[in-house]
Amino acid sequence: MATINDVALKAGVSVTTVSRVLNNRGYISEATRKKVYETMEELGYQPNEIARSLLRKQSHIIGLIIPSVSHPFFSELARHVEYYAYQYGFKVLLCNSHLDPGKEKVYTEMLRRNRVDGIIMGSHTLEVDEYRNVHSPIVTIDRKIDDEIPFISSENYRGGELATELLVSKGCRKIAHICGNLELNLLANQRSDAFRDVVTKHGVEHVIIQTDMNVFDQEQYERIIRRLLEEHPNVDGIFATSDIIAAFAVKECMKAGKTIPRDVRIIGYDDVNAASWLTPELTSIKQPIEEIGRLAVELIRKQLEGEPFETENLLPVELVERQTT
Amino acid sequence: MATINDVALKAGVSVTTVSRVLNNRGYISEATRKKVYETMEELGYQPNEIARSLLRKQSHIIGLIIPSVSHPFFSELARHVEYYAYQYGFKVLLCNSHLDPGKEKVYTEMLRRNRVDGIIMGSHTLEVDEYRNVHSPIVTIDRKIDDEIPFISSENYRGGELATELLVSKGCRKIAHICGNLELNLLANQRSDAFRDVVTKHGVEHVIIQTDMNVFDQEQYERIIRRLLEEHPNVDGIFATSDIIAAFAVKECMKAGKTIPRDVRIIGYDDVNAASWLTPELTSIKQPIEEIGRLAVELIRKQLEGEPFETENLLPVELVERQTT
DNA sequence: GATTATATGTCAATCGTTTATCATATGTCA
DNA sequence: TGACATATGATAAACGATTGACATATAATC
Repeated sequence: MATINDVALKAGVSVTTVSRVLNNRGYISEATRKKVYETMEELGYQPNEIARSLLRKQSHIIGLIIPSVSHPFFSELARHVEYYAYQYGFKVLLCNSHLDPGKEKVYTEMLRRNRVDGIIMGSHTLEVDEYRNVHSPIVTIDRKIDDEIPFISSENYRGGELATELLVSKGCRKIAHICGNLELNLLANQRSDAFRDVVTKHGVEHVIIQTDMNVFDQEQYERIIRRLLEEHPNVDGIFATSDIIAAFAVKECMKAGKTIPRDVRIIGYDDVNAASWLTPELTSIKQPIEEIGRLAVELIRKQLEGEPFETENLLPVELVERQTT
Repeated sequence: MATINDVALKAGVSVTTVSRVLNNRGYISEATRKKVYETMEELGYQPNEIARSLLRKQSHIIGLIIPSVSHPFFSELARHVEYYAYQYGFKVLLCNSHLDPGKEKVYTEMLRRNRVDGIIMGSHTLEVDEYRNVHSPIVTIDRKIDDEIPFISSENYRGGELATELLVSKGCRKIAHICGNLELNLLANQRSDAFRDVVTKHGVEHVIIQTDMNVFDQEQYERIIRRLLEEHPNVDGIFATSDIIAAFAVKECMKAGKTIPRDVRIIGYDDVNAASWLTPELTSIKQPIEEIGRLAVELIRKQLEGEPFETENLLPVELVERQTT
C-alpha cells in the first residue's frame, strides 16, 4: 500500500509538499497541487488514518454500546447515531453487550485501548464507578450516573402517565403493566412509577409484571403474557414498556379469543417502525429516537471541543394513537 | 493517559520489560510480571491499540457496509457479525449506505484509509471495478462480483420455488410477487426467476411488482400494495421478497376487508424475528442469518491468514409455515 | 534595488508501541 | 570451570504521517 513517501517520490516533490497539499496549509502552486493529486490517484493512495490518529491523538471513532442492535429501538438508534456521527466526521464502533456486565466491561476497556473519542452507552449493567474510569467523553442513554456525565432520556414519567391515562379514559377496569427489570437503575422505570400513580389515583385495579428485557428469548414474553391472561382473565388494558412486548400481548390476546380493542386495549412504548407494521396497528408512546441519536453525537462533540453542554437532556414524548386502543 | 513509559518508570523496570510482559515473550520472572501488572492497574494503563495497529499493520477492525441497520434483516445480520467478529478478536465499524452509491464509495474509501482488515459488503450499488480497487479482503453478501471475491448467499432460487409452490399448492389462482429493484445485480433476484418459472409451469395467472427496497419510505409499500389490490382485486396469493413488505401486504389486505389466509395467502422472505411478532404470524422463507454472519467473519479471517476458502457459499433456506398461508 | 509574497526543500522530532541486537548479570548443572 | 538457562537493561529502528524551523529560489511590488 502506497505511503506519502511513494507519492512524493513519484510526483517528484518532497513529503512536506505532499503533506501540505493533503492538509491545505502553506503555499502550494496550482501546478504541484494538481500533480500531487494525480499521483495519489495513480497510486491509489489513501492517507493512513492510523498514523494520523496516533499523532493527533484523535481517532474520530465513537463507540456505541447497546444491549443488541437487533432490538428495534436500538437498531433505529444505531442508524441515527451512525448517520449523525458520519455528518460530524466520526465513525461508529458497534458493541452489543447483551446486557452481560462482563462483556460491557470488556467493551469499555477495548474502546479505551482503541482511544475512541467518545462512548455512547445505551446498555447499563455497570457500577457507577466504572463509568468514571472510562476517562473519555461519555453520553448515557436513559440512565443518570452522576452530575458530571451527560445523559439523554425522554420524559419517561410523562410517557407512563399518557399511556395509563389513555387506558383509564377508555374505560379499562383492570390494567396490566409489563415492564423491564426494575432492578437496573434505568430512567425508563419512571414509566412504571407513573403507571402506579395514575392507576392508584383513579382507583383502578392493576397488575405489574417484570421481564428480563431480553429480546432473544421471545418465548419468555409469550409465557409471561399467557400466564397473565390465565391468572387475570378480566384484564382489559395492557401497558407494555416496549412495542415488542406489546406485539406479543396483541398476539396472545387474540389467541385467547379476545377482540382488540373491544375486549382488551393495548399500548406499547417507543413507537418503533415495527409498531406500524402490525395489524392492528399499535398505539404507542413515541420516543424521539432520531433526536436522541443526534443529541448523543452532539454531546460527544461538545465535550471534545470543550463547548458547554447540558447534563440533563429530557426529550418530549408523544402519544400516537392507533388501532389497539 | 499513561504510556508504556510511565508504567516502566513507576514499576522501576525498562520499557522492554513492560513490553515483554504485555506480549508474553522472552524471560520474565514472576515477581516483575506481578509488579508490572500492578503498576498498570494503578495507572489505569491500557496499551494504545492505535500505535500497535500502526506497527503491526493490522487494525483488527472489520467494516460492515449495509443499506441500513434499521432494516430487520440487516439488523439481525449486524448483530451476528458483531458477535462472531468479537469472538475472533475483531471490532466492527458500522456503515449504512442507504443504497446511495456515492455514500457507499465514500465508505469504502474511508475504510481503506482506516486500514480495516476486511470489509463485509451487504449493500451493492457499486460497479464491479470499484470492488477490486478496495484491495483489502472482502466478503460480499448476496452478490457475485467475480471469481475471486468470495460471496455468501442462500439458495434464492430454491426459496422462490418453495414460496411459489406453496401458494400454488394451496390453490391460489392469481399470485402477485412483490420484489426489490431487479436492476441491482443481486442474487436475490433469482427468487423472482423461480417465481416466474413455477407460476408459468402451473399456468397460474400472476403479477410482478418492483419496489425500491427502501425501508424508510413505508408509505411507498402501502401505496404499491393498495394499487395492486385495486388493479387486481382477484389476487389470492402474495409472495413478498421481504417480511416487511409481507407485513404491509397483510395490513392492506385486511384493510380491504379480506380474510387471511382464506381470501388471500401471503408469504414473506427472510424470516426475521419480526415475522413471528405479527398477528397472524407470517409464513416465510427462512434465511440462516446467523450462519451468514458467522461465515462472513470467517471468510475475512481466512483471507487474512492465507487459508484456503470457498468463493461460492450458498446456504440452505427453509420454509417456515405459519398462519398467513 | 530592496522588500515581500509565493513556492518548495531539508531535516528532525513526535505520536506509543514492538522488536532485534547486544550487553550484563546471576544461578544451575555437568 | 565452562556451558547454558534465566532475567533484565540500553539503544535504536520502524510503522506513516504531521509539523516547526530554517534555507533557498523565483516572482511581484514599491
